[in-house]
Amino acid sequence: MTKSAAKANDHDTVDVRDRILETASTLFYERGVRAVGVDLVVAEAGVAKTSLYRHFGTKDDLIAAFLAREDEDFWGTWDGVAEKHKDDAQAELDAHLEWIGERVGRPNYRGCPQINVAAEFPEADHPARKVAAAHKREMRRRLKGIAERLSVRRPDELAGQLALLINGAFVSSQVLEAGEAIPLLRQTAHALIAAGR
Amino acid sequence: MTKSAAKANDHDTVDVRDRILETASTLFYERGVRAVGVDLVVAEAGVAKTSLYRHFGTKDDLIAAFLAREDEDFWGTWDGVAEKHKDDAQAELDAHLEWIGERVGRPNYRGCPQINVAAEFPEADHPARKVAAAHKREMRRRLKGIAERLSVRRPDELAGQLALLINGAFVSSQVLEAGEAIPLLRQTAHALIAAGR
DNA sequence: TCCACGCTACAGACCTGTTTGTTTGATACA
DNA sequence: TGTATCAAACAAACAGGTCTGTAGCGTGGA
Repeated sequence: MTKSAAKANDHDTVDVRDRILETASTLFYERGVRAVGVDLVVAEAGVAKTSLYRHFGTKDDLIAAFLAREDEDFWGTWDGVAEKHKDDAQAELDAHLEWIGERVGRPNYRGCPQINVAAEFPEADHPARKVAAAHKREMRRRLKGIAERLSVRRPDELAGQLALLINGAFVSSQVLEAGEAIPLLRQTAHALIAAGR
Repeated sequence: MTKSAAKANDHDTVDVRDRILETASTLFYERGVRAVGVDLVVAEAGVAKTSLYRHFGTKDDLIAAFLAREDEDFWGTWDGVAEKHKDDAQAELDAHLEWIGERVGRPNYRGCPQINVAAEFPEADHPARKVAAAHKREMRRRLKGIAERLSVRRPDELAGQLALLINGAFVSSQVLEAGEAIPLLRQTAHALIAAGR
């Protein structure tokens, strides 16, 4: 019996919830949210269906939690990279484009989860859609912060351009050659920064 | 009795097939492909389910036909615009970005159908995915043709940049203000062209 | 004792795709 | 003109499966 790791947590409750969310996240990302049923999630997580519905009231809530988790991971990576380039906005942007481009170029890359879920659920008031919309707004807000430190004439415009560029890379993995994303992102960003000064 | 329009066509066959495809296209785009069942399609089209399965062997084939139709429409518009700017690649690109940006800014815009379907179906060998992949390759091919006429140093690189930009606009309607897409696309394209010379 | 958990079964809706049989309308031939 | 034929449409039930979500019951640890 894999009795959690070692340290007894508050309750095993936390373990079960995490296991469900992690399993669901992997399945949702790899196969698509609508294509994955709750029965598959509970089977793969080795968990009772009642447990899933106790921790997440509905499947929609589970989807929203999946996106929220992806959101946290994404900004966690972002913050870790930003930390290393506090004094150099250009270097920070380059570093972000590098890890994003690296992700996009991975063999099993399946696109940005936020964008994918938005494509799967047309209803703008879907709980997961709200998470996705907030994620994209946050992306633009952070890019604007970088743009402001780059002394361009119109930081908001540059932020919009960079947002298009990054979102474009997320969905263009089909047409990009292996390893093409990183240099393409960087060259484009540099050209836009130079033009914006 | 709405006995088709007036002029008796070759057969009514053509009418029925078209009606199914048109109804399915609207529903698929507005609500998502997986969310729309064939029962709804036949009900909305006022058609027997057997007719749907006679003209399209499976739902997957119907989805592929939907994307093929969108593909034709898209390049039809593209060709019509290109026709007016045969002698001026810059003007042609501007015109393309204008109608694309206008589409993206429409209130009911739901993203690029090809990208959406790719997000809904992870299997790369799905019949519809093949149509989508071909569509995106064709996009880049045409952009390269324009780039070559713009006398930039590396046309293929510019084509890649423009492809990112356009795909980014397709999925960024959530974060773009109304009417922001067209000027943003144009300014970005101009900056990239200038930088590429 | 309490409560989270796992397991099994179920309800009710929906899904894709098939089957059976009827209606309609065009064409070919007498 | 009358009639046989054929293709394609419609209608409606059905098969077999999946989906989300709920309910009952047993168990094991605090």
